[in-house]
Amino acid sequence: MSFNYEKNVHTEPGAEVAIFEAYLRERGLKLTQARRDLLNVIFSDHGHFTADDLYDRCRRAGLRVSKATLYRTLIILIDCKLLVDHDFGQDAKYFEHCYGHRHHDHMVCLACRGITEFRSEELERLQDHAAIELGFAPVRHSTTVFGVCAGCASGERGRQVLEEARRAVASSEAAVENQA
Amino acid sequence: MSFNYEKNVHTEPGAEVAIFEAYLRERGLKLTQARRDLLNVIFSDHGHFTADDLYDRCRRAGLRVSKATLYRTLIILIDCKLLVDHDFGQDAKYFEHCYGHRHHDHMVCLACRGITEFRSEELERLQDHAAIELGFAPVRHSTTVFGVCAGCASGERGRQVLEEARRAVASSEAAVENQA
DNA sequence: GTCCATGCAAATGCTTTGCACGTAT
DNA sequence: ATACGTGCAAAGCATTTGCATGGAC
Repeated sequence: MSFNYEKNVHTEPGAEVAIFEAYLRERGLKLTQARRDLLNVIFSDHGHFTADDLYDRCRRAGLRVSKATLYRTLIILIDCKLLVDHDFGQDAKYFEHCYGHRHHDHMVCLACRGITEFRSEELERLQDHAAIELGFAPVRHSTTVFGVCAGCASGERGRQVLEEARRAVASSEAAVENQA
Repeated sequence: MSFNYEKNVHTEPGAEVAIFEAYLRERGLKLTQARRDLLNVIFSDHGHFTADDLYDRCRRAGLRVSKATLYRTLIILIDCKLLVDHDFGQDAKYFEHCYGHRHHDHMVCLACRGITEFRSEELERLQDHAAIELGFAPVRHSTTVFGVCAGCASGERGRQVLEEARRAVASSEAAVENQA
């Protein structure tokens, strides 16, 4: 069993620009300043961000981009596989750039909302296996573990979340017992 | 390795009513006709539904409930663990009642949008294990496999989805190569 | 010069809320 | 009688879109 906490090392800066340019050219789309700026800001840091986070990062960098253009550009970047979006069941979608990064899964801390990436080959295999066994042709999958991260486990909010979870498990087990 | 396609057998009809009533009483909330109706409709069939699906089912059954009350009731049912919500990355949330049902994962067909449940003990263990190994206290997890179901694999839309996926994999592998 | 892209504001679509009236306890 | 619940319509929010102007090619 091997886990693999992948550091966000971006090994060949600039490659994403080439890919983006090629994609745009290929479809008669234009490489504008707004698109260049957004690509730069997105690739200047590998983290998980919402559309709003990105908007703020742009403004802080002194770049003026409208939300409309921002959303339109996100769609293009997802289309050319430079970006993926995740739905962690919160209000807004999360994005992360993925060029040169293998698929990975996420852990979301219920206390601090922090996101940690992990990867398990075993998990990957099992999910495909499960799908195939049910006559399903797997295309992609998404696994998210919600819990409390090491940093939060001893804090107020962390304890609170864990306590609440313990109570929930107890009552749901009782329910399953009743049904059996 | 054992998978387990759980049939949606509701073994003890009525138990959910008792739980709901107890929950309401305990907090000084009232058991109204609207709440009774919604609970009935929801438990009359174990499927995955959106708020809108539920609204339609109510109307078809000749019951008048407003969307507002419907949403307010869904919140209560989630709170008392009779219902869970899933976010499959589409516009609206999906709900399913869960009393007496163990946790399970989902496969979503990208062609027909159909949802199949499955459960793998191995997968459950692995996810917890992965979390713990990273100092994370797991509370719950969510795994969704997206792909094409057996029924759709030979159809127009199914083939299309699979072909598109093949192309995507090819280009992303090329990207990872470049980075290495 | 031709399209495509941009910004703005208005529109969407799901979900939530304020309010005056109705009803379970 | 006293909350709490309900429906309606309006508000919220993230995201999308129509349109006139601006910019890449």
